[in-house]
Amino acid sequence: MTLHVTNTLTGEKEPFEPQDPENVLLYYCGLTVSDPPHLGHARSWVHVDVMHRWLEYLGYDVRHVENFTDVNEKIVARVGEDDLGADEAAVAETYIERTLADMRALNLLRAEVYPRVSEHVPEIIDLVETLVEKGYAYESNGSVYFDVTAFDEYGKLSNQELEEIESQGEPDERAEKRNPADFALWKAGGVDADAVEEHRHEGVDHGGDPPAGQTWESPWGEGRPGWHIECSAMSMTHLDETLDIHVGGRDLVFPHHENEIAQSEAATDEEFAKYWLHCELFQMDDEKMSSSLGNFVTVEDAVEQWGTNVLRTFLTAGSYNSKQLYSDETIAEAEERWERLERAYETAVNALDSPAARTKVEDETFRAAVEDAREAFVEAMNDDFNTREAQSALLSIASEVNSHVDANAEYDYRGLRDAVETLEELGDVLGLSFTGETTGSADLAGDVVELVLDVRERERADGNYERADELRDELETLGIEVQDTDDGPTYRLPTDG
RNA sequence: GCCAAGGUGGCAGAGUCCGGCCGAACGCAGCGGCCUGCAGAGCCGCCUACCGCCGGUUCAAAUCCGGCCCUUGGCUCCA
Repeated sequence: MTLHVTNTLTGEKEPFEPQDPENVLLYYCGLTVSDPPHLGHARSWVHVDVMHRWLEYLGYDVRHVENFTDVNEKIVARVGEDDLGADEAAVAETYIERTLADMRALNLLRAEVYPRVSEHVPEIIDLVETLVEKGYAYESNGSVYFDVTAFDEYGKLSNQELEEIESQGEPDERAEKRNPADFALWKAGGVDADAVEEHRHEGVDHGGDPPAGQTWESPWGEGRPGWHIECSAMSMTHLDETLDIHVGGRDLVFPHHENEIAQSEAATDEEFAKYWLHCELFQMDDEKMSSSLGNFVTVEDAVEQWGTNVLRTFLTAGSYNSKQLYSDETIAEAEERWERLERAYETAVNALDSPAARTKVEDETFRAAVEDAREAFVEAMNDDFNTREAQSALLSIASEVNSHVDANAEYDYRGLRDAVETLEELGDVLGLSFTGETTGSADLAGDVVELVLDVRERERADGNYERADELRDELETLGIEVQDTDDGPTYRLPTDG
């Protein structure tokens, strides 16, 4: 079976066929960097990461682009707060750095590029001009709006009739719009002070006057880009007019993705994305997890508390397009799942190193079971990235290993080796690492190593290189590899097998 | 109100697109046994599901069709 994916556009599971049979253009709608990323974001990231890994496993060359929205009232609202930064750009930069650090901690593959709105304003202006020239957009009081009535297929992603959408438009919307459902491509003037005020955290001293936020010159005067246009401009700039896969959170289907389709297809006369995949949201007790509701756990805290492998096991415990319950119980269960896998892996590695492992022993049943599990894993992933089923396949290898080692006095060396390699290879598709090199985990050993490295950094800063080198050598004798990089020291703990 | 997704064992969560292999996977919790100095882990076995309700199609339905009830998300802040 080949890969099939559920396309929001058609509502059906379809065979996946990229435009170019060897390359996949993947765009993920990234974050507005105005708050620390929370577990809900991590859920989407991890699922996109697994898609990326699986596509590579299938042999595709994946060009993966993920944007940062660094121009937004919510970011301006943070200016002056704590040590976040003195202006919009600085606050955004602070959160982008935190976000990238969180992504590393979650063992995410890097995207090819993480474009930012602030660096693509010329492209955005070009796109808006095109839309105006083609009659899909109009200028009004220095702002530019997309005319939804000009795009026949408006509503095709979210299955809504224009009349219905229009009737839902806010009654006090700017009088400068022709239709309530029209949306801004370019907004005249500076930031909307009311919007900034609305997003300020209560009881926080931001010090001084309301911050200005960035503005740019345009054919319509000074202003800022609208929210939706950025993704169209950036995906076209870094990928192509037609994407193979566009992924995002379910909550973005309308209006954001609907608007992206309208403005992109109106501008290029080409299909904007072949497959629209949407990640479902976390379900708390009785509502979703979100920044605006304030009921979230930050990625940083979660990684510290649970570690990368447990979190990834948890986040892939359901399909990307199914809602997932977040609770202490569900995450604890994921921890048990991961530990069962990890223990079985260690059991297999230890067994391989023991004298009981014989190359002459052949347990056909064991070998076949491992092979069956691999096939089940592949089938599960090809079926719309069914990560839960994929986990089941991994767990069944764990059971086979445990049974084999438990039931026999002599082990099948080849069989065990294949099991270990299969666990490593397939585990990697889910971003799970059995070999313990993940940094930033909550391990005590990792914390201690970091402490030592902090001391060493101070020695280096003071020019005591002899002492610093001693510390590095001493760590090395313990099996801990230290490497200095531009981003500071990194370390790798020994595999304890 | 409109649009979308979903209702499966104590929990969680696959399977529903392509009806039979599903009296329903994997895991967690629970129970019994083995192993163990003890504990943990592991192994073996057990346990709990007429798959929201009603009706229809079919030799056959968790899976298809119709109606109903309920839950969740979206309807211009949101992954």
